[in-house]
Amino acid sequence: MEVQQPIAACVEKWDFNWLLHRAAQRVGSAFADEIAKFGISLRGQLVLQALASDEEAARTQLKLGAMLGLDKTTLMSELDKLERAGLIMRVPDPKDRRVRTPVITDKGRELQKEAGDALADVERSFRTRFSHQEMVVLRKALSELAEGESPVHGSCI
Amino acid sequence: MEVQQPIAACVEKWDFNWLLHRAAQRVGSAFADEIAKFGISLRGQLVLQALASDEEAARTQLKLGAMLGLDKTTLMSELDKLERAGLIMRVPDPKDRRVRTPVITDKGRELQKEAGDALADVERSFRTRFSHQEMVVLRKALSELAEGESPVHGSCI
DNA sequence: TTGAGAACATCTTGACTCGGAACTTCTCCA
DNA sequence: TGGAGAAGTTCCGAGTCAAGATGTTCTCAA
Repeated sequence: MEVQQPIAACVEKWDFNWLLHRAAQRVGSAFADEIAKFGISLRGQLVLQALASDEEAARTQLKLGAMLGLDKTTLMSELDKLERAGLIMRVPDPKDRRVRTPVITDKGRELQKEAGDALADVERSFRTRFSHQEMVVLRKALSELAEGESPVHGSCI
Repeated sequence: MEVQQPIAACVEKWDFNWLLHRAAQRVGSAFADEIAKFGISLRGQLVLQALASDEEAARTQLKLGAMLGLDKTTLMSELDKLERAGLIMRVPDPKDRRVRTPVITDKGRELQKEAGDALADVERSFRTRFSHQEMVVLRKALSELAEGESPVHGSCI
């Protein structure tokens, strides 16, 4: 698989979109390998992280999906898995009986914390390739690109 | 769908991987909308672009897939579509009868050029959000992340 | 109060994905 | 020469995805 050599050579003529996707694929692959050790998927970790950190913003499954960039049906099947694993619960909202709020359990919170630490290590290993200044620019640029109110198809992870 | 507001606020605590994927999703969505006007997919355009620009590197389907970050079977179905549309041909290699080299047709080259110009406009519209200096850092960082010889699962687009 | 329409979660369904197996052809060494 | 293993392409099947439909509940205005 040493076919990747030409990339650097002709990177200028390849479109920005591909570059972004390819980088995401590569980084995602490293993260996925790490998170697999904890028995959950990257997407599961993402959901747990959102539920652990920011419970107010995720009052409904629909809002949670929009926030994370996940399709509603994809999110549902992920919540099914997490619920089956005892990492989250869906609690009925007493105020609105349509809503079943996803809530992280203690077990889920614990797993999320461990997995999060492991992922932070992976992230750090990527960081070492860049200067602090470069990381600042990169992060700012990515978050700017990630924002936007236009609806998007599919799931981001 | 104005749920995206919180992103900027709590972006610091979200992991780099998600940010990258979300940015790719957003940018990809804009590119996909544009390319759809030409009746092909983003992935189709990617393949055409590779075949148009760098035919030497793409002598076999396997190499082409590895170069672009596409799964071999995914690439095959994409090549089927492009071939059906008359945009590429698979020509048997006289030297190696296992190989059927994908080659872009004149029609394909023409479409690729038009679509490429349209996508360049989209890319330019993204560029305006950043300074030249920022773009340089961003592009360099992304191409560094995109490189690597470790095998990766799935398809990048 | 009641009816229309929106919001939410879930289900259905058809399409797509992709790892692995199968098949053909090539290479290289004994 | 011939046989083992690698390379290239295609096929297969289990799994995944997501658009739209469904059914329930809520909101708001008449």
